[in-house]
Amino acid sequence: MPGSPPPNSKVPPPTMADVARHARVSAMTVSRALKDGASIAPATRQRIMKAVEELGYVLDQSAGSLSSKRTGFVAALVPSINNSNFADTARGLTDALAGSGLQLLLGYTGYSVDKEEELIEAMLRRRPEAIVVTGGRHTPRGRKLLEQSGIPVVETWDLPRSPVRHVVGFSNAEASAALVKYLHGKGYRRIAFIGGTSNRDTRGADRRAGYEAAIAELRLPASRIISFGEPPISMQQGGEAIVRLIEQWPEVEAAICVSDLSAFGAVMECHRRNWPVPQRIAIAGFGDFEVASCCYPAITTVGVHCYDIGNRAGDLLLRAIEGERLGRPVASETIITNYGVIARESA
Amino acid sequence: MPGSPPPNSKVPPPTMADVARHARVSAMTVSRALKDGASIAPATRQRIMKAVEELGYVLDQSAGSLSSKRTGFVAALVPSINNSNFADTARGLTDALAGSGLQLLLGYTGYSVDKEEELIEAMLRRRPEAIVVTGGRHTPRGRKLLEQSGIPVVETWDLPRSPVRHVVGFSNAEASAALVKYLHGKGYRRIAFIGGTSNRDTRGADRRAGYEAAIAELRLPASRIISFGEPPISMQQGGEAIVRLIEQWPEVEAAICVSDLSAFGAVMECHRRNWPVPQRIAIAGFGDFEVASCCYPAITTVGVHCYDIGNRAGDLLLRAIEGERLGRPVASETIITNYGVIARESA
DNA sequence: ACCCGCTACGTTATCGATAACAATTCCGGG
DNA sequence: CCCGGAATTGTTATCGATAACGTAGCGGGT
Repeated sequence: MPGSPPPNSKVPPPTMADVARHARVSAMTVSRALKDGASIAPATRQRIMKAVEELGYVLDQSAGSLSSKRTGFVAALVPSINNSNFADTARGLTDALAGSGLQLLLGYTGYSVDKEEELIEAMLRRRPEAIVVTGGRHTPRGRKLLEQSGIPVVETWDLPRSPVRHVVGFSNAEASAALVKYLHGKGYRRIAFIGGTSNRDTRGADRRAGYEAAIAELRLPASRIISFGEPPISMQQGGEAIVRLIEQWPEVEAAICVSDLSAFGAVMECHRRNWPVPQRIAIAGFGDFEVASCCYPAITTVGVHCYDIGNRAGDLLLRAIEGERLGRPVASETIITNYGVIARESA
Repeated sequence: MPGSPPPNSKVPPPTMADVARHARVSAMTVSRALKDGASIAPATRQRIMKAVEELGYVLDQSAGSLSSKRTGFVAALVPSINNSNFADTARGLTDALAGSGLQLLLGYTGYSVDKEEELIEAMLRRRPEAIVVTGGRHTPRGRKLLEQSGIPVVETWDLPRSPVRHVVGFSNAEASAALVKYLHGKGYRRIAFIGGTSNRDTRGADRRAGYEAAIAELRLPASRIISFGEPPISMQQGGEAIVRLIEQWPEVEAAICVSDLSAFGAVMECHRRNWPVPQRIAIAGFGDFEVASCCYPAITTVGVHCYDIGNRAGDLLLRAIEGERLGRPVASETIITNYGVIARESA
């Protein structure tokens, strides 16, 4: 049919100018109509909305943010997509940002600082209004990128010695030590630690350090440490590790696992082998994952306020963004969140 | 000190023009130096890189994508951040996209089509080069936005009756029916289904429908269905549901749970109450989560190729993007992925 | 009648990069 | 010594929105 577009022609999506023509106003007026708070005659706004509807127009935010210098998003880097602790932190962040019109953009580092560096750069290229990272260890370049970014930076889930800027977290070493002391209080003396083979997971490494410190402080028998698999170690690996542990040190009375996931694997493996928990061996985890409370026997663990970490980081960075916008930078802030041993059946 | 900037002045981050001045070339040359494949004299490139380094320059991608009309990212909407099935799909997508220079931008709908609609619009405002959604049910406006987006659309994890465009998934109803038939083959006759109270989780609803169809086809006793809690139902809720089930229909021999998470909760609750699984009651899940294989007794489930769904969706959309760029749109495609019952100890 | 001030809208310049095209350099061959 | 063509670099226009400022119209106070 003559006049109809050729089959393979792509009709470019409508722009604000198209909408403006359609509604017989200027582009600027369309722009104003699409964000609330601007003064627009109700009739005009209606006419514009009708045009938007008819043309199927969707605002182009990348163009908008170029001129307004506001991209409307915040970047957050977490180690793993598949860890409910970080998922909760992400939820906390999202909720804190909800009213502000800022979106959260997540990146996953896979517990690797190199991958983190890549992601920091990839995120900064998109000009986030703030950035949240997990932990205080970065590559030198990663750190430099954060420092020079010119946006608020929050490090979470840890208490770095020399923070880039803001911090919301807790001491993993202390929390781990608290768990050792809890076990000690229950009468356990030969206490082992199960974790991954490398220090890639810095929080895991801190937990191990806390364990070692507490063992030394309590003058308990020399520490027994099983290192097994690349962090983060899985449920499966927790199961394999507990078997190794008992083969290597049959006299062991209790085991602390680097996270609830490996603790769960350990508990299940004990079940399978008819090693009663906690009679034959007590097992404790870290993180208070759902699986720990739902499992039988329910797993003793350290509860950390994952959601709060995200939520307070979100609040903090909203204030920081506001401060920067007003040309009045906010002082560095460190918020220490709570943790606590949750006593259950397994230890 | 005179000449130094006043304390609260914000130095704007360097632009490409700054780098260009510093390296005594034009901005265009800087642009070329920063993307590989352009023809640049090695000496010039080095000079530019040095300037980039010295100024701490980071490319502004939002400006770049405005002129190049390529934003360099793909949007994917999944129901939940905290579900390893979708996490695997996201990994598959990420891996498929890895070489192409496209980044994945995830959004979480929380199993709500309204939230999905919001997210579709939020994503489209940022002009992704393609979009992946989970499932085939959308709000009318959500669907319209997808259709009019002008970018490749892939629906996953399902086989919609009338797809928007491309599909990579499987029939949840069929997979669920296969599980019923497996249980039937093992001699179970009084088979129940445990799921959420609403149809918000459409894949969950499909699984229930598949269960009902299979029960009818096998001429088994009228179906027993426990609906409990808002989807997605948790481990905890699985535990509560199995108790209700056995109170309501003590004669029940087997239970199919809408996902492995609830199946796990159910198995653990049975353990706690000394109801041997599968002797007192057999329990099966759906999804082959790690917890199902690691749990004791290990949980019989339906394995779906989560990673593949993402990976093949990624391939598909790369081809589609390439096709559109060459002005030759790719025909709609439907890829059906495999599933299979994984027999373990619990059923 | 005049001025003020407010609302509603339009104009122009600009954000920071890249596409498209133009210009220059450099080289070997005739 | 000049020429053609590839390699390298510069110029200009443009992407699609918004900030900043300008202007018209209207009503009310003195």
